[in-house]
Amino acid sequence: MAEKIMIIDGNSIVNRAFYGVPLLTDTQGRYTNGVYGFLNILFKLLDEEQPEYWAVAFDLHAPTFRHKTYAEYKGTRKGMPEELREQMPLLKEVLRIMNIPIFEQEGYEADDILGTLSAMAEREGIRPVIVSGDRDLLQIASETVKVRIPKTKGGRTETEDYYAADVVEKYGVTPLEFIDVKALMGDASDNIPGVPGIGEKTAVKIIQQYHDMETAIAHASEIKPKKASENLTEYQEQARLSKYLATIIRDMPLEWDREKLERKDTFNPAAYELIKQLEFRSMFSRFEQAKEIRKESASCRYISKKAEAEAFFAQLERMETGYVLLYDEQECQGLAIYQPQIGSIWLETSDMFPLAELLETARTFFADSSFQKIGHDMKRDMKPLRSIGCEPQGLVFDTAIAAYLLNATGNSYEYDDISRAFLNESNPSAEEVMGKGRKKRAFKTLELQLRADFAAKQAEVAFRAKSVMEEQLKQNGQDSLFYDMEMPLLFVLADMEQVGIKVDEQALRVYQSRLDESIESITKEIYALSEEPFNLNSPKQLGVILFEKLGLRGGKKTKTGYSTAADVLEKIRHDHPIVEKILYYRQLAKLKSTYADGLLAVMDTDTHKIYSTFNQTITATGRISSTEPNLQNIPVRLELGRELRKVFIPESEEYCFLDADYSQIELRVLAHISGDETLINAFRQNQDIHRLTASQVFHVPFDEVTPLQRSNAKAVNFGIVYGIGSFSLSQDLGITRKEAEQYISAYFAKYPKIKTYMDKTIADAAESGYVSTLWHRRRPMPELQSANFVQRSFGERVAMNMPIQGSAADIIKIAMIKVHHALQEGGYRSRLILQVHDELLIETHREEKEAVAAILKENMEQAADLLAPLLVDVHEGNSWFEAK
DNA sequence: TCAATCACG
DNA sequence: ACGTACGTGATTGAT
Repeated sequence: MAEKIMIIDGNSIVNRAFYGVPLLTDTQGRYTNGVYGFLNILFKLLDEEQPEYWAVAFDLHAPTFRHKTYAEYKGTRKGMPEELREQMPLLKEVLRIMNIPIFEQEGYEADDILGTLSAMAEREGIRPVIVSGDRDLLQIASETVKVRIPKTKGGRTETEDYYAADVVEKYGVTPLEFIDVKALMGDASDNIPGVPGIGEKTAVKIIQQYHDMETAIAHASEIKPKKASENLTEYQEQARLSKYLATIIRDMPLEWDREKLERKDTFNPAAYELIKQLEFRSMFSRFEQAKEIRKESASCRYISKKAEAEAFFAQLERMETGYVLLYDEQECQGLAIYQPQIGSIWLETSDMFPLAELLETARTFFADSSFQKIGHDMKRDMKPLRSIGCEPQGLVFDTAIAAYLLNATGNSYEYDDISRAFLNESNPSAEEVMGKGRKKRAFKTLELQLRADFAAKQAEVAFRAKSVMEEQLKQNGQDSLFYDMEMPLLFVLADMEQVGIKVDEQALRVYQSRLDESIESITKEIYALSEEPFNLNSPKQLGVILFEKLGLRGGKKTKTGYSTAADVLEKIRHDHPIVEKILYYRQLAKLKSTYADGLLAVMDTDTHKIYSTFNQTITATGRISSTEPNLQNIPVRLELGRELRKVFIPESEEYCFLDADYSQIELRVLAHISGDETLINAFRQNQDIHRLTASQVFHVPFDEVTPLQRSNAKAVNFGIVYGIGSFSLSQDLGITRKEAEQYISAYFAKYPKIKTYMDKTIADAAESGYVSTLWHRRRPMPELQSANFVQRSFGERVAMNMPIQGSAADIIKIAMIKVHHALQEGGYRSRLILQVHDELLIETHREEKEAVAAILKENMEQAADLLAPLLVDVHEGNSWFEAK
């Protein structure tokens, strides 16, 4: 196989890199630039071609003025955009440091360098591969010269590849004829005049017939379109000049230096440093695979035999230890351990040493609390450990949770985020090491040393970040929040996840088929009214039917067209019978897809249970969230949906459910934080709070409040908690904005301390940059500094709401820990199985249900000592439906 | 991958 | 005058 040289048209590729992927962002959300895009294309083609030699050619500041002065040239053609020009020195520095030869020569274009170098290479018996964004290069394609033109399609780089035959196939002329075509048709952007009246179609036709321009001129009289015929004769000199301009020079003065062109020492330590500085994180792994760099960073021992692993754990010191357990990726399983004196160790599984044995070997390490373990998302690790009957002890510090408390608004808290935020280091994420998406390279295919280094690095990051985070938690006054609330909660959530909740499969399937039938019949009814079938699930298609075909009123509301959201349809409910049916269809479709089908899909077929994941590091306010499936949004408001709760049942007949929910917890928290006496006293006397608000706001005696007034007051109370605006309240209640404003000012007049609290909270937040809960949970508030009215207003509402929602979240977390603890200490056959923000669901043995109900109520109500006392309602039932 | 929709507190 | 309530997650269609 012949050797290869890859020659890159620097100017056109940097252009393409810049414009082709303008929205590519790095992990910090910054726009990437031309250099990043350029290297991406370069490396992709490097992987594909594996050339022995390479070169990058640039125009030297004054291209294509063989026939004009530079000033004239500049006036006729848009130069490289300024922002791109600024990138060029950096790009050249990167290329130089990676030992990629750069060619640029006064008075010649990059094209000419490509042409000359490729001609020279062919004489040397080296196959050229040309990379350019410019189709002009097609003229040098041949049987041996390949021209590759990168294209960006939806953020992805693909290339079109041309040998001579491909040019003929696509354009109908040979590469050399391509020059003549261009000479005739001209090219405005390249300043090539061409022949007036001859465009692409005519030019191709002419050259296909006569094969070159001179022959065509000689036979000009025979040429078909009269205009073309005349102009070809009249402008023949201009045509000749055009051909001269369009022809890429293949013999410019250039020295062939084979050694200089050799590809060598590309991924060197100096280049790695630069790439790290630029934070081109997706490229790190290329460098780390290079031998010189690997030697430098290879700090890690690896163990893949059972005997060695046993020996290792036998002498491991009992002290603070960072660890990472990889168990659920099929590609690679193992355990990384870090202690400062011994550095990092990577223990990897193999056919001879499977995961179960590795965990068995590490049993003491995990079960003995004198190994104080620092890990990352340790709740995940408890599953495999418990599967071998090992109850982990001494899990003292979870870096994901700590990172979340220190900044609750982060996008993610992975290893790379933590090393950047707390160690000021740049480590590649798992995705960057392994590659992502469909082309994911198996972790296993990386060299063992690389895998070991990567896993071990994570353990080291966890260990070293801990002391930094601990200090910051202390400074924030969050150590108790971390050690006494979030860390203990981790184990409560782990237990809840492990227990799961049982589903009555038969009942769920009956429910599902009931929905199926209803959907089928309502669909027919809708089609009868619309007089044509359409996709009912497509808001776009529905919008066309409702607002164009049926001519219902309804303005454009969304970016993409008509809004068909429920509140819009509600307003035109009585204008056409189809509207009501669509609302009903939506209800059914939601229940079927998300709940009936969705829950069946995640139900464990052996245990008939559903195991949700409770996430502790997602929300900005401190609530927990539930995924796969989300059990915190099971329907309850509408009767048909509420029925679904009948399928959630206790594990066996001996058990029943206890459901406990806080009454008005957010308003009680608001009463406490604001210190408003009216509100506090109302809660102390256990008054109907919405009725009270109604009597205050509407100036009517407490006993004469109408149901409508009460319901409106309820909306006002909600609004207060969310950071109210008169517009939204008026929308919600269907009243005028003026009336809404009156409600709000009446509210604040009656509860003056709430107004004071709201104002003070915003002012404090603007000054300190964050808001916090009663238990010192924080949310950063950069929005308050925004010059943008919308963003700032949003920030103000968030600042008012977060301490309320967040303190309520803190309270139920405390309660969960207390309840969990009380149930364990008392040896009860009862366990917490769900939390829905202000509600706890417990599965309890019937024999102890009274005792457990008392424990639940007591611990929840005593979780916090508020000026407005907490009140909990407990219900019992044989399904979640009954227990509500 | 985004936008629209809708389920919950 | 701005544009319009806080916090979540799953499904679907369209790009």
